[in-house]
This record gives sequence, C-alpha cells and structure tokens, in this order.
Amino acid sequence: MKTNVRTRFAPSPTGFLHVGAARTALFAWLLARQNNGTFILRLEDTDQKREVEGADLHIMKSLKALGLEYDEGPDKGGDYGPYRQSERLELYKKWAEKLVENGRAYADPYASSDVQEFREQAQKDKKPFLYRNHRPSNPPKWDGSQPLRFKSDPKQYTWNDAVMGETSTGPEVIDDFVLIKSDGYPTYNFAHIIDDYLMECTHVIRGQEFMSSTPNYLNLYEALEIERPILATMPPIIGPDGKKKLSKRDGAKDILDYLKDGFLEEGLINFIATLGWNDGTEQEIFTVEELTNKFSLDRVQKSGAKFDDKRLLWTNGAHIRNQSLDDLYIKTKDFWPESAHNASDEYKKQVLALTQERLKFLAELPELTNFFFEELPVHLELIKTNKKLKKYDQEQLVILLDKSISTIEESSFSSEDLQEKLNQLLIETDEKPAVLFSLIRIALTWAPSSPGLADSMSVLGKNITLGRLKNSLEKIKKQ
RNA sequence: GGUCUCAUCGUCUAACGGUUAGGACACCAGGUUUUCAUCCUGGCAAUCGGGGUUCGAUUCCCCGUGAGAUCACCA
Repeated sequence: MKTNVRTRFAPSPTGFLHVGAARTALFAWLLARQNNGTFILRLEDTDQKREVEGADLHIMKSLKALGLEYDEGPDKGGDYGPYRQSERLELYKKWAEKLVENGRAYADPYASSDVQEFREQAQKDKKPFLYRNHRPSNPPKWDGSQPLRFKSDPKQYTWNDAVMGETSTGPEVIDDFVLIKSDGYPTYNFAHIIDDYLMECTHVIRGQEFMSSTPNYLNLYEALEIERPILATMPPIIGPDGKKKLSKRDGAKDILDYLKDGFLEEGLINFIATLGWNDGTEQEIFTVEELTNKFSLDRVQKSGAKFDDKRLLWTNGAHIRNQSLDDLYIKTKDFWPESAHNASDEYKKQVLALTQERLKFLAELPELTNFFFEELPVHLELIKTNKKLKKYDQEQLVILLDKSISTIEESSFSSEDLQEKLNQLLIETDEKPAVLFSLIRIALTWAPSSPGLADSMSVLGKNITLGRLKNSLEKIKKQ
C-alpha cells in the first residue's frame, strides 16, 4: 500500500505552457502539497519531429514562475530519474522485451502504407478500423527496425475515474497499439505507463483527450502485471467565444505572458483553480494555502468551462487589493512608467497606496500613475467635454481656478488639511463638488481619471501642485 | 460513422428527492461630497426537450437533442 502521494506533470516539450496545462499541473501540485507528497516533472520528449527547441526550459520556467515547484525533475534530479523520456530508452526496451517474451507484443511486419490501406478499406466498409483484425499470424522476430505492437486481449472494462466517476467500454475499443516506434522511441501510450509505475506515481491527472484510450491502458497494465494509479480526467477549458477547446487563437496565451502583464501568481492560480473546481461554499477568492487545504478531485467539474477574462481581471484585482503595500510594492518593481525612474521608493509607495484598489494587473500602473511623475500635456478637450464643466465659459473657469489656487496655497498640504480647504472652497464659491473638484482635478492631472483629489495633491506636494495649477490656469486663459 | 463523456442564469458555479433554484463575474440603476476604481444597496437573468419512477424531480431511469473527446509509428 503506497501512502506517500506522488503526482506528476508530464508535458511534451512542444510549446509553451497554456492555461489548460497549467491547471493540470496545478491540481497535481495541490494534491502533492496537501498530502505532504511529491510533485514530479517528467518531460515526454519521445517525438523528435514535434519537439520545439527550448520548450523544455520554457515550461520549467513557467512552472517555477507560477510557484509550482517540483520536487523531482530533469533539472532537479531525484531517485527515480532520468526525468526525460528520451534518456530512458533502455528501460522501455527492457519492458518491451518482457512483453515479447510473454507473447504480449510482436513486431509489426507491414509497411505504413499497408496499414493505411487497411484503414481506408475499413472506412469504405463503414467499419471502425482495428489493427488487431490484421494481426499477422507469423510475425517476424522484433529487431528494432519494425514498430512493436501490443498484443491486446479485447474485453469489457469498467473503471473508476476520480473526476468522471464510473465509466465502461466494450471490447471493440481495445486494439493493438504501437509500443515502440521504428525509430526506437516508445509511444506515449507505452512510455507513460512504464514511467508512472517506475516513478511510483499514485495519481495520474490529465485531459479528457486520453479518456478514450484508457481501456487500452488498462489492458496493458494487466499484461504488464502492474498496479495502476488513480486516474483523474480533467474537463476541457473552452475558448471565450466558442465551444471548442481553448486554442492559441482564442487567447490561450503563454502563462508567462500573463505574469509579464502583471497578473499575480496567486491571482492566476486562484482563477485557474476555480475554472472547473469549487469547494462547495460561496468562497470565490482563495489563497494558495487555502487551495492546498481545500482542493479535492471529487469536486472537480465534469463539464467544460469557458475561459472568461473578465473574471480573471476581477480575481486578480481582488488579490492585488489583498496584498500589503510593501509586498505589492516589491511586485511592481518592473511596471512603473519610465518617468518614475528617478522617483524615490517612498514616493512610489505613496502613489501605489492610492492606486492599489484600482489596479487589475500591474501593467496598468503607467497609465494610472504617470501624472504623478510627469506633466501630462494640457488637453483642453477634457474640460470642454466634461458633463458639468462644458456649461461654464472661460471667464468663469478662470475665476474659479484662480480662487482655488489661492486657497490651496494656504494649506499645509496634509491630506486632511487639503480636504478641509477644498470644503471651504465649496462654501466660498457656492459650487457643487462635481464642478469645482472636476476642474481642479483636471487642471492638476490632465488625466482621464485619478485617485482622490486631496490625496493626489498631498502626494504631489505643494510646489508641483501649485505649479501645475498655475500653468493650467495660464493655458485656460490663453485658449 | 463507431466508441466514450458531458448538459443549471450570457459566463463560472451551489443545491441528502421537498429551497421563493443560492452565490460570484459581467451588465443595468442608485448611494459613498469630482473622475476612474473600491465598497454598499437594488435589478436583470437558468434547471436542453419528451417520457417514466415517486406524494414530490435540477437531482434517479429511458429516449431524443446539443456539445466535446477519440478512432496515428502525436502526445
């Protein structure tokens, strides 16, 4: 009885890590962490043609960036290595030979064109193609130049999937699939079974594309006389505007791109985890620790989930607001506008404090904060199109702004005192906040939006605030 | 076409066979002395169809329908 939970993520290095794969990895990781178990990264690089240079490093980098640290893996080592299938060819060969000896594997004597012909004939006859119907009676001795096929034992199967529940199929789906290709590399179908066994994986979590080949795997497990792990099939993740599986086109972005845009690890993980899983309560925002405690395979959804980026934004915004100012500040390091280059940490922190609650992802920082670091071009349209201000003529605006400047000049520039002065101005001018504050805000920032007026002025400081307001006053006079 | 799987608001989802079918995102309206955002209040909005079983089906069964997966010397 294996008590130590060992889960694995086993991608083929053929591209970047997208959301669907990230979720599979996340669930495996959560399961391992929750049980004090081991999370393994295994690279399934058995198809040389499809392999993409550097994809292996990219995947490893992505997992680490997400915080999904693996305990064993190609660059980490471990007692069950190597963790690249291309370095395990001898092992597969050994197990394949065992099957040959038992009479459960044989060399495929046909040329691939022959097999193709069988397939086409079956299609013509409107019958499903099964290689085993063409199984040679006297196969040649396997010398490695032919594909090695599994000699299947067709029967009915009923098995339990940790997510999908009980599933059953008839013998018609069992076939003689290829174990070792003629180039000497094993197929996924063979290699992953050997590896999961040798690496003592307790759970296999993977996408639904493998569900229909599961009965074949069960058949192979029997022939190999090895125990099978717990199987869990993940529902698909669907593109935002379609019913099809998420593809690059629908925005299946590289997970690293999200991180580059300033989505927080926790926000991303929260979003991905709740795409097909919930804890049964009404909680929507989870820390990684909470997910680790609460995750369970039996609450994973059976049906597919659509990728909703509005929800991702909301989730990430919630995590940004949950950060302490200091923690968040560290994360914003690479996201400030260029004009903030020479600003002090102290100043940037003050700005961040005012901006934290309106950030959805950190790449928004420049457009939300640039006026704290640079003077934005005067854009009189902002006044002319303002719902309230457009009713005022130039002269009225000049008088109002001039009056505001002289009152603000007397402030000590603490946020509280500024607010007091602003209130005082309201009374003296007998204007509505919507008019007076809009005018000052625009004259101060020339930005489409900004944090609260008193806070913004306080952070900008007396010199800059008054300088900008006076400058704006001149521009309005001259228009 | 064969096989397997799935099916609740637009989206993500909750609901021992008994609830006015709940929450969240999005959207709309209002409030928090300006804008954007946050926060609060309210609104809109769903059990794919048809048969059973049952006193009673979102829930169990069957048949449809729809969707997805798979049928490679890819994983």
